[in-house]
Amino acid sequence: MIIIRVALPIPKRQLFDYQYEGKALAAGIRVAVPFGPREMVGVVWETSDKSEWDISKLKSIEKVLDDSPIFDPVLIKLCSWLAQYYKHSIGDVVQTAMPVALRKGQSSQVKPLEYWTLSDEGKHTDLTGLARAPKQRTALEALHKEDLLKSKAKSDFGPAAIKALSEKALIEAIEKTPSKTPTWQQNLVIQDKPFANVEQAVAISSIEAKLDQYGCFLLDGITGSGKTEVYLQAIEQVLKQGKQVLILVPEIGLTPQTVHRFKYRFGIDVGVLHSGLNNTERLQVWQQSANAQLGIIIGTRSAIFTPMLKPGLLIVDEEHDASYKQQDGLRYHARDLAVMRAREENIPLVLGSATPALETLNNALTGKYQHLKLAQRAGNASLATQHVFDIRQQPLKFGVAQGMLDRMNQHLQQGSQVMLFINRRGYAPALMCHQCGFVEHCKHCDKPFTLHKQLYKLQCHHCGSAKAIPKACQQCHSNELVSMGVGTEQLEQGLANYFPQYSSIRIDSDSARGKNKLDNMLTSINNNEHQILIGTQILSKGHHFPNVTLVLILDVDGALFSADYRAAEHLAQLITQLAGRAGRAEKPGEMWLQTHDPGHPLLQDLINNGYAHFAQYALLERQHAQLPPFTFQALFKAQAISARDAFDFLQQVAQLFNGVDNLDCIGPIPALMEKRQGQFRMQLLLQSAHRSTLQKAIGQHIRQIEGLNLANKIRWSLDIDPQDFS
DNA sequence: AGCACGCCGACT
DNA sequence: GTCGGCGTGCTC
Repeated sequence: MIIIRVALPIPKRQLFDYQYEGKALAAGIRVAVPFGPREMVGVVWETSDKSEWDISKLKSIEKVLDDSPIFDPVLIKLCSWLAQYYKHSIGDVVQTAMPVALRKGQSSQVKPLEYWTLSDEGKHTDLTGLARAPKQRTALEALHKEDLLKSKAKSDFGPAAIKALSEKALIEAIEKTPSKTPTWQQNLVIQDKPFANVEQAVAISSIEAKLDQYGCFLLDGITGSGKTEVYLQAIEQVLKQGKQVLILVPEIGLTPQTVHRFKYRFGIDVGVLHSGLNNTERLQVWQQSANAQLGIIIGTRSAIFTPMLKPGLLIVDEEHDASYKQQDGLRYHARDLAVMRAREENIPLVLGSATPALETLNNALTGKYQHLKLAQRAGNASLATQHVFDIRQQPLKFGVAQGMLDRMNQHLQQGSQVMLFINRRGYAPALMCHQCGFVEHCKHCDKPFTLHKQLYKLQCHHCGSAKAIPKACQQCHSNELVSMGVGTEQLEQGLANYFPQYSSIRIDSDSARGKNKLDNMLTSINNNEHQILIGTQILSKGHHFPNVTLVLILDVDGALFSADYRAAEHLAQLITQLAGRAGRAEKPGEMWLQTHDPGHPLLQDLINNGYAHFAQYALLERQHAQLPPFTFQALFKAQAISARDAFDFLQQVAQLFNGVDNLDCIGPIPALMEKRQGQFRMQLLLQSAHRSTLQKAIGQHIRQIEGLNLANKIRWSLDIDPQDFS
């Protein structure tokens, strides 16, 4: 009899011991076990001959679900690292790393795939008979060439056409067991490969020179410089060696066009992991990748857990994108995990961006990553010119200055489109004088105070001090103190009244939710069906707007004076991404930033010298202010109906860390958004110049924190390397 | 996380 | 007299 330690999907940082009569089970094998009154699917993590528990009272493993581990050794190691680093329950980590179908105990045996094939009748049918059913006709034509996966046929030709063909008995369903030997390598053809320019060629050969070992590359290429071509040519070499490539893209960037580009170049199937897949489809891609039946796998954040039999290359596109950090549960950063994975697999990793995150840039500047730069724009690309617009003492209509409305009018009259931007990211309003632009700063740390209207105070999120909201400006004694921020609805309504002759459309994560909704909106925009575009973050990602010649960012100050020190970085990324996406060579765009502080050094640096220069300056500022990436942070958050409970919990947590050498403890203080869904939210920030100090301190106390009485009463979380303080 | 146990208000 | 509200506590 042996003891099996099982990782179970519950938020407790421990393994659970079970008896097992039989040969030892390898880590990574799923088992069904009794757990309290119910049965659960867990994963064998350790085997032992003893237990801290009374062995006779241990329950037995109910059923062994796999013949062999569902995780390879690298993934097991990654899960252990994740649990350790993010101080999270190993069971939850393992759960996150598994496709849903396997979490539920479904068999991990590869199922035969369902295909459509032509029936005898279908083989001899005259295609002209389907002249009035073009979709059915093209589907039938495709099936003449080869049998099609049911899921693929459905997505390519629509469910209606397939159903009709099936009812006419022109096609029939068959099952095929996928062959064990991958076939994609034989099908590999290289289509329309352009010549790389000098910079691209240098980047490609740098990556190719190190294909057999770990190495991290920052592919730092301005918009339109051809990063994708570098990926494609590096991928080509990897595929030719019979190895696989895993590509991560931001949530919003996973469009059919992106996938098509990879498919087309190499003529092979691409495994796509997107949110629209059902559990079975997801499992299939997972298995095909694990068996090396797919050469290319492309997916969003969680795709980093896709197993590969023959890993060759990892790519994280738009590595600065915030969607790589999970914002609930296991708050992992897929980019950081990609670094760990590449190291463990001993393969190269390419991080690509036009606006690298400051962390990444710092790693490149210190030589930890190899810095590959693409500074030349290809062909038709253009960059919008950037300007600031001083709104001090200016009357604002629904958040827009009159001067800007006039400019909008000019562009609209010329038949161009105009884009207005509300930057809500990292929103933490400061109190600002509309007359002179003065913002009150904390005396201890020279950081702008954040306005907390509900609590009726100004709060410093840097040191935690607070004071009452002043009635008048300290500098010019005006009593016109405003908090930044415009409502989207207010703006939309105002514009509709002001420009009744033009159609406006709002694009945000709400209005773009749903299948193809964003795509349809973008198509209608590029067809000129709307002239005024009102958007948030979502517009800056991957899409090009050739008819937009004026971009207006309304709420720049919200980011410049935010308590979220990353807000300025995000704003700069947004501005730079947008500047590369509006207008075209013959009709270049212009971009205006409304601000109360036109001379702000970060803003001026960005506009005059570009993102790369800005980023170096911003890094310097971070260094002086002792902020990441030069220090390391962990954020405890607590929320409860009772503010007292949330505060007391964090207070108890803080006491555990008080007096730890080289560790700063800021809080508990109200969260940037102190109230949400009727719950009070507090936070406690830990910071240290050494990652190990922070890791060690939290590691020592986390079980104790988990065991605090209040821990079960309130909702709390721990965010290692927090990205978002809202 | 679930799920049971447990101790107090409005119903056949 | 019960049904069920969700606070508390435990699961190898």
